[in-house]
Amino acid sequence: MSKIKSDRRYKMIKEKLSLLVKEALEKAQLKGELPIEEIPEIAMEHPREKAHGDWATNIAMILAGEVKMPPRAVAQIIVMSLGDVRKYLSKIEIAGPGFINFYLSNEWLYEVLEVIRQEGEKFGHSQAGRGKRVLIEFVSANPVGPMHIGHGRWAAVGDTLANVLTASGYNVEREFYINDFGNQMNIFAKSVAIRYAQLLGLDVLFPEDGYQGEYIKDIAREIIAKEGDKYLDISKEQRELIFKERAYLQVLEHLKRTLEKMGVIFDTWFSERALHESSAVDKAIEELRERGFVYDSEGAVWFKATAFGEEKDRVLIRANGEPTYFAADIAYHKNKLERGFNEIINIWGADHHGYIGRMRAATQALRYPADRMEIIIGQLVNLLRGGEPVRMSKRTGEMVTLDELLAEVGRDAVRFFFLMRSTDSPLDFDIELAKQESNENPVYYVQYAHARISSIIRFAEAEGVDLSGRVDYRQLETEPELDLIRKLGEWPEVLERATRQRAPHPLTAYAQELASAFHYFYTKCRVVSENKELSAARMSLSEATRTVLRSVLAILGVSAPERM
RNA sequence: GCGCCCGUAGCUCAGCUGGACAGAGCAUCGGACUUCUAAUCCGAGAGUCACAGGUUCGAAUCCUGUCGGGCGUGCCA
Repeated sequence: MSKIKSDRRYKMIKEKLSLLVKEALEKAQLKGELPIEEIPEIAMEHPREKAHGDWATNIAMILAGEVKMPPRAVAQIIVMSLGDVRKYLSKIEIAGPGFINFYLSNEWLYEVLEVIRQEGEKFGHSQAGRGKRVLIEFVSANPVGPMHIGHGRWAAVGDTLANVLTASGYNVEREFYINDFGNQMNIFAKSVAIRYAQLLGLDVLFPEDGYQGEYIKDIAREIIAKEGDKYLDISKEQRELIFKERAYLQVLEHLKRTLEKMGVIFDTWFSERALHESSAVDKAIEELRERGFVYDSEGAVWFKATAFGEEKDRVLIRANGEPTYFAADIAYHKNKLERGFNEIINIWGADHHGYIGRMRAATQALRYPADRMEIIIGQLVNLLRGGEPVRMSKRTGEMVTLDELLAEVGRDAVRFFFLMRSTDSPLDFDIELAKQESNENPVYYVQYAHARISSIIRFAEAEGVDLSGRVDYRQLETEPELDLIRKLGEWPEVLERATRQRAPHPLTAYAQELASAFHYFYTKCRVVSENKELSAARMSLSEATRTVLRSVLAILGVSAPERM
């Protein structure tokens, strides 16, 4: 077994095969067998069917039209022109309408295990990002109440995406934008102040537009518990002013705690209010005005979004003199872009998607390249309990909070469930299902595989199976064993795809597939037996599986239990 | 009305830059534990990929239109 630093060598099998085919094409071109002008990109893919080999290319079909030959004939010429490929491949065939199928040699598969042994949990990670700085902004819940279920999805997706990009060699920062400014903060403060007074026996009417939720009373109770009724003596206005600060900090702490329970730690908590206080908002508007994208009308200040193909212009400063949320957001994005990130990613709920156009228009008006900012729009979450929708109303404050969900379901299942679906799909979250410790629950399926492997390894070690010396991987030759190795070998590709798509959900699918491949191997192959060589090889395979499983779960932010 | 997302097996969903007879989990039915964790495994049935055109050697995938669903379309955030 070669000791070459070969994670690259492994990951490059695809490139290697492409190169071999390219060389074959050049040779055929030179000999005049294939009259082609230019050699196109050669695509390599995993055939859906196992019977079609490990890799396949459709290049012959692509070229068939140009050279006016049947695809299979083109494929024949390519195969004949291939150099020595025996060290990589056990078989090459032409199949179907003109595919060229490649079958990897076992030797090559064994190398995957050796690479995993050397690389450990770094196996599959890459330097694709070349250290580029990426800022991911997500959750950014309003600090006027507890987070709801939807925020949980963005927390899981944002955090995992950050992990994915980190594993791919990007330099990632997580940021939470705090909307601690504007009218909602005033309403919030007023709500708390009135509940405070009511709880202390005053007969005050709760306003129509106040926040109804029970948590407002909780905050008021907390203030009473800590500071008593001392705020009753001051004026209503003063009380609200003080409470705005007091209650807001309390909610912010609460948000942080909840997110920590989700396993999410932000690098930066960015305050909207700070943007106003530092006149960054004014400056941003001024800059836009200098560039000719701002005008005054009907007493308000407008941004000329229509200059960038938008349907209508948008207000930056209202007729009453108050800046809009949009104005602050422009300043915020200007700030983000000025911090020198190669890319900024925003994760927004589908209810904000109408906002994308104007935000893009604004960044363009500030002369930032359009591709510097990526906006991921996530569809919303439907909460179910035993198949029945859970009714929620923001108005009445009747809703299931993320805290309650975490308490009831637990972090691992919450994260896994939130990550299972593409963000383009609305997500049905069934509390009963997530809680079930049964085969209906994919979280436990994956975790069980990890616990099972751990158990086997404990047993094997106790039985004296020794991996310290050279392991003869050639002992592994049955289908369940080789399939498991192939699945392990897919991990770098899965991570690469998740990175490219900026989407975590391929990882949960892969975790399940890998667990499945292991469970199958386990039922077919006894790890610890009298055959020392075989035992060592199979234990090594188990160990490699555990390593990759851990790595995947770590990126998902889900624990990998040793026992279950 | 317009914009974005979606429409794939009974249910929930994958399907990456178009490729070889459409996949997974759950549910249903039938099997497998004296041996390293049965929270497991094996097998079976189940789909005109919403519909109609088009591009292509080839379309669930790309284009156009129709129907159905979600979200948005504020001087709210």
